[in-house]
Amino acid sequence: MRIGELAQRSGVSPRALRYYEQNGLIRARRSTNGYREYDEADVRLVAEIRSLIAVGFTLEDARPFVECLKAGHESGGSCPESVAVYRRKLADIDADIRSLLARRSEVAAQLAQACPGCLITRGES
Amino acid sequence: MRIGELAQRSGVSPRALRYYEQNGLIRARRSTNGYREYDEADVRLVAEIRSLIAVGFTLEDARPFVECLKAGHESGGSCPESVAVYRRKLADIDADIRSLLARRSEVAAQLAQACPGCLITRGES
DNA sequence: CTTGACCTTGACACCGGCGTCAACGCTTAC
DNA sequence: GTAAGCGTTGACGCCGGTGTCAAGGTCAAG
Repeated sequence: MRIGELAQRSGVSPRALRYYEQNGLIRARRSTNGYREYDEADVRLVAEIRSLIAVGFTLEDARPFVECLKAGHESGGSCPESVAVYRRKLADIDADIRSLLARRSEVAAQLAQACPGCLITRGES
Repeated sequence: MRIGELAQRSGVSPRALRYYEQNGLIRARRSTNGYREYDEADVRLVAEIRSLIAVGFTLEDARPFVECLKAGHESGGSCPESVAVYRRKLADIDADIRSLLARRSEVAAQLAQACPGCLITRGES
């Protein structure tokens, strides 16, 4: 299939697909007229990428998963490199959450100081 | 004082100060040669901006606080507009935290599915 | 032959808060 | 005079994942 069909079936734009290719995530065969030609496996690759993007992964993060699928594994996350990314992302998310909680309390403290009584305390255990 | 001194005393770069001015947060008088001229009140304004930036506010968010100080209030957060920003930011942060928690559990679920046993469950209560 | 729908590459725009460089003016010290 | 060290404005770069437009090639249908 060509890029338009893959785009429709994957729910992404042709632009995005070209961008993935530009970053080495998906290589397309070229037909004689220069058009990109994809197969069913590529649909799977794009789905993997989108599902990772959806949970906040970057394209760089997605790379090992795509490679894992290309290598023939039935799941993109079953390779050690993918698992390493999973762990790292979990750690990143945890760090972000801690950072947000800290910022939240700082903001609440500033508000309490600037305007005592403005902050409705609820569940500050 | 001129921009270099204000920059040193505030711990920001001259570039940042010009950027704040460009965004209408701080106006500087101009001496006859065109140099920006600041006073002590400006030191306070910059400090307010930096303290807000430090907790994740944008310059737009900081604007009401600066205006509040300019209006003569002793605290930048004591004006109703500032309090509104405080509340909005707290809501934003809470939303971000919820989003991160959701993403965290999705990632953990994907990891658990792709590689059962890889995820060391700890305190998932 | 022409229209129109598809494809190609290349490049600019976005968002925020600056860093950095260019090219130039002012002021002071030597 | 001149060099150093301040100041000025203007403009590009960054980061990620596209959207969007430009200018053109390809191909099937009428």
